[in-house]
Amino acid sequence: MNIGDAAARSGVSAKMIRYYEQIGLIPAAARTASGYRDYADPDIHMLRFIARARDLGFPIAEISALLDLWRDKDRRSADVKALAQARVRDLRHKIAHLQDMADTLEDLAQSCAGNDRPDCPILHRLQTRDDAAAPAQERTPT
Amino acid sequence: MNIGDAAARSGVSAKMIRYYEQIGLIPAAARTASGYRDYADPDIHMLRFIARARDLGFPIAEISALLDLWRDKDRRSADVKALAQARVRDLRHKIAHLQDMADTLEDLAQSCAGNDRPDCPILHRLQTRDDAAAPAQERTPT
DNA sequence: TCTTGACCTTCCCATCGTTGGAAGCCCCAT
DNA sequence: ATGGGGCTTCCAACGATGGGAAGGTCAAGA
Repeated sequence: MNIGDAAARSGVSAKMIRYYEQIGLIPAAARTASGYRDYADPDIHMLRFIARARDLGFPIAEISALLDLWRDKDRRSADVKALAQARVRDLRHKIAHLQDMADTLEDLAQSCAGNDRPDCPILHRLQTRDDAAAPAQERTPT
Repeated sequence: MNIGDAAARSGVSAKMIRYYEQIGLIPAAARTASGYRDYADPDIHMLRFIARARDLGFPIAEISALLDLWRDKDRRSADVKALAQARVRDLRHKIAHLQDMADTLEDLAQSCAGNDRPDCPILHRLQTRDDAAAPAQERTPT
């Protein structure tokens, strides 16, 4: 089957399939006589695997490791679990960071009148403060 | 003052200062006779403003809008507030997405034995499921 | 005054994952 | 056989940042 069909069936765009092949995440596809990439069911399975790993936030390097484990029938599930847990930690870390920003900003926005006058604590904060990163709290004393 | 000092005082790296100038986020800096960029206090204030907006998750385009409002003494605080609120919505959206991924992955990891045997629900999920995106729930029944 | 080392300049490249486009070939249906 | 859509490769861009090379400049010390 052509790359367009493979894309439609796997949820990975044709562009990305070519890219994944180029960077070596997936092996070079078989080719028809005229040079078209030719995919079969196992390829689709692999592409779907990639699509789902990607949707779970795995970067390419880790997807590559997951693919290796997936293909390795002698794998240790502990290795898979470790990858997943590392990813969870990374995600939680990012979440905490975004949460800090969102909370701070929400506080600032809430304290802004939002009317036709120019005075605004948001701009004031951007202009002066640098210290506190603690947002939704009473302000850590000392 | 040289770009290095400006960087140290503003928290924006020299690289980024040049980049911001290049893309037009900030006006071209004054130059000394020998071609060095020359910064004064108002420039530092502006760079600090940018650094803080950046730390709050504003993308360049929005920082540009914030700078315009900052300089506009006839601004309406409502415009600033709207920008901040839009950013908060965007952040909350991203957070929810990451949270979904993290929860799903954590569930999967928790259900994986993590031993020397090869069977692993994480790989199983990547290989088969595609349907549910709901993680920490009992599974939405139709 | 000369040297030295730290700083500055511009320019290019890399990241990460993805999308877009251009130029040209191929395949199928009409 | 012709047209339109799909395929090929290559090149560029996004956002924000870092790294480095090649060369000019400045300030301090000998």
